[in-house]
Amino acid sequence: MSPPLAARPSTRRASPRLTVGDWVEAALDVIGEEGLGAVKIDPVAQRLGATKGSFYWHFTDLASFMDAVAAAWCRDREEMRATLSALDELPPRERLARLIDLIQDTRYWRLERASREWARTNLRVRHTLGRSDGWMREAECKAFRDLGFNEEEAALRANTLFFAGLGYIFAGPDDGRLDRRQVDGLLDVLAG
Amino acid sequence: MSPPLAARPSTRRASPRLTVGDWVEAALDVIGEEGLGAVKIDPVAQRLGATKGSFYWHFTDLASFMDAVAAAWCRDREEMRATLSALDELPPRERLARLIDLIQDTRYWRLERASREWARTNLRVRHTLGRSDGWMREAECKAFRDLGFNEEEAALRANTLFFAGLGYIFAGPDDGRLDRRQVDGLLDVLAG
DNA sequence: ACCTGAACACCGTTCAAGT
DNA sequence: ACCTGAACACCGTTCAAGT
Repeated sequence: MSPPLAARPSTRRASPRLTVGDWVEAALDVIGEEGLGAVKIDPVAQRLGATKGSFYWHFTDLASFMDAVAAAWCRDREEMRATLSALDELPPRERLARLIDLIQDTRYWRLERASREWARTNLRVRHTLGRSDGWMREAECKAFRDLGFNEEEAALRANTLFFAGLGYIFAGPDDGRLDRRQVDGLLDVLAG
Repeated sequence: MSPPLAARPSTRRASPRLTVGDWVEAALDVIGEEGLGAVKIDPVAQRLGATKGSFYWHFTDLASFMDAVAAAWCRDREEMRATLSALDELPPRERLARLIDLIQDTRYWRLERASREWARTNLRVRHTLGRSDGWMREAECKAFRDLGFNEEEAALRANTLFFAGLGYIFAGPDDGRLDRRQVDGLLDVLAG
């Protein structure tokens, strides 16, 4: 419609040259807003004010692009480890409540669900998710040990809590944060 | 390649005329084998030895086809209610173990995961899944009440068990059936 | 080096034409 | 009534041509 002279509307940057990072960031935005299935080349290109040709300069194909997006997601995810160890000094019961709150953050639900779906086809995502799940379970397990349970009892309780959290993300109510009372109730069951 | 005279290879029926049910059944097979994303018109048509034109005689479009498939899935799912009430006479602890076994059936994992994903875009699936989840949670809750817990305590334990089961389906090991000892351990945590 | 724009294959959809 | 086969739009991919 408009002549190529006219400045294209760009959501993210004034600079005419795009970087790999720009494309990756845009894809993560799309995943968070519309889900994994909404990552298509042309729409993402339009978000950045570019064409498909530009995409294929930076990336071999959709799959390798998604690999790069996965790698970026993995880097973000690895930061969770620091968040977990930051809780290490808290008393165990309080620590568990905080771990539950971490999982509960609604902003991450969609990305969390997307990553589980993604892990089934992407080795890198599967691997990072496995590691990150491991830290979370170990943190939960340690909290139960600190509460006085032996290794086996603590592991059983940690696994139950861990999977309950995931189940809640996948099948719980969309607006469903557990309030303080419900979290306490849950912990009474598992730690009582 | 081959002349139209030659009999087309049909996986499911010799009869030349297809019914709505044939298409729906084929779609459910595909979902179970390759996931929700693999349901495409041409591949399903080839499974049935037909062309896309035949599809569009029976169905308005992919969406309404998927609605019909969803309806069929819902009918199957409703049968779970009978299965649940069949367990009603068992002692509560044994009943809980059986409920866990129900969820654990590996054959249903993929369809179960697909249905959760599906529920986010299909009202009918969401509704049936909600009802079916309700029966499962009520059955679990009743078992805990029969074990002597009051209403609130039973609900808390049932929810924990329910979501843990779902979390296990979505994020647990692919070959991961819990053995008798692990199920007992889980029930010790929740019912002990 | 980075990007455009035209071309092609694949899949959902339509439809005129066949039995 | 039920189906085929050709046509078209959409999206992933390629590539020659531009700056």
